[in-house]
Amino acid sequence: MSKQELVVLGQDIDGCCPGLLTAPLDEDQADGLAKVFKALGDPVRLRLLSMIASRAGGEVCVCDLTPAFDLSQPTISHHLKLLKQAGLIDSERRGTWVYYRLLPQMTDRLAAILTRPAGQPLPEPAEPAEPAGPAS
Amino acid sequence: MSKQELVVLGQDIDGCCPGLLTAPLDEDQADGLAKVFKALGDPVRLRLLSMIASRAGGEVCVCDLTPAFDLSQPTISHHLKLLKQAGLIDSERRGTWVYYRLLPQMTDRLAAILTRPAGQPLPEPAEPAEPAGPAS
DNA sequence: ACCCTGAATTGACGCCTGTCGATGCAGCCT
DNA sequence: AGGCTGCATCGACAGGCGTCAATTCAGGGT
Repeated sequence: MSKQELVVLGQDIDGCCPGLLTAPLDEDQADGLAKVFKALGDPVRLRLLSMIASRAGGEVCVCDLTPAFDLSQPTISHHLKLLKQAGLIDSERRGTWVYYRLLPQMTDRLAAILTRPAGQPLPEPAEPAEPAGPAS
Repeated sequence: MSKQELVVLGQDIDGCCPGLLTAPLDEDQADGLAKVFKALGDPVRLRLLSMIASRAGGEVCVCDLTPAFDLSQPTISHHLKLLKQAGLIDSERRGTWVYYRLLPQMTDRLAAILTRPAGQPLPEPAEPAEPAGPAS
């Protein structure tokens, strides 16, 4: 596990944080979360992640990923590195080949963070009476 | 509503896509999704979103958001614009003030996309017998 | 030993993006 | 009308990021 990817969660994402939608994040939480979302904020990395995650057997050889893109091998390697640093995937070398697999803890956590707790009623104040000024 | 933010979903995120983790994304799906995740890939925007989402009443005046950061008012406005273009929030002007509120459809969708379907068993092939070569 | 293949690292380049000050626009007030 | 406040837009700048070719590293063959 190398703890390389833990750097990214390290702070608080791990220990706490029942949701982005229930309470304002403090700066540290936002920082850690932003790194993970940033890793997901690229179409190539999303496709890589989905290819890895959806693979039966749970593992994909880099040599199977690279030819699926119109990009150089170093570029793919770079994207995989970012996904790994974000804690989304892990890698293992077996002989000549390197295999990547999903770390579902991270996607699970993200899904939980984005899920609003049961009855967030989506209030709809209709017309809040008065533009007497914004909330205090 | 302007359809400005719909541009970002427009393609497929809307109509389909049971999950990033079950099947490889095609380029268009990855493109649309990446835009949303990219919007979440900044600590300031994450904090803005969480402040908006967690606000009782569902709405926050920009004038309440700006002083919470050590950033200029145009910068906050810019971040709010990006969140809006990503379809994560919407805005409404009432008198002098502009109020932002969460669009829960988008966060719901993201949460669903990141949720792996029930029994993704996390296979663990132990030792796949042979480095006879990667998957075909 | 040598070479060959697969993958990661390095260095360089151009674009995208976060930030700011200055300006513009919309809607209250006298 | 005029001025004032809240927010958005514009232009500019620095730093970050995606990409590549070239190189290096790791392992397995002859």
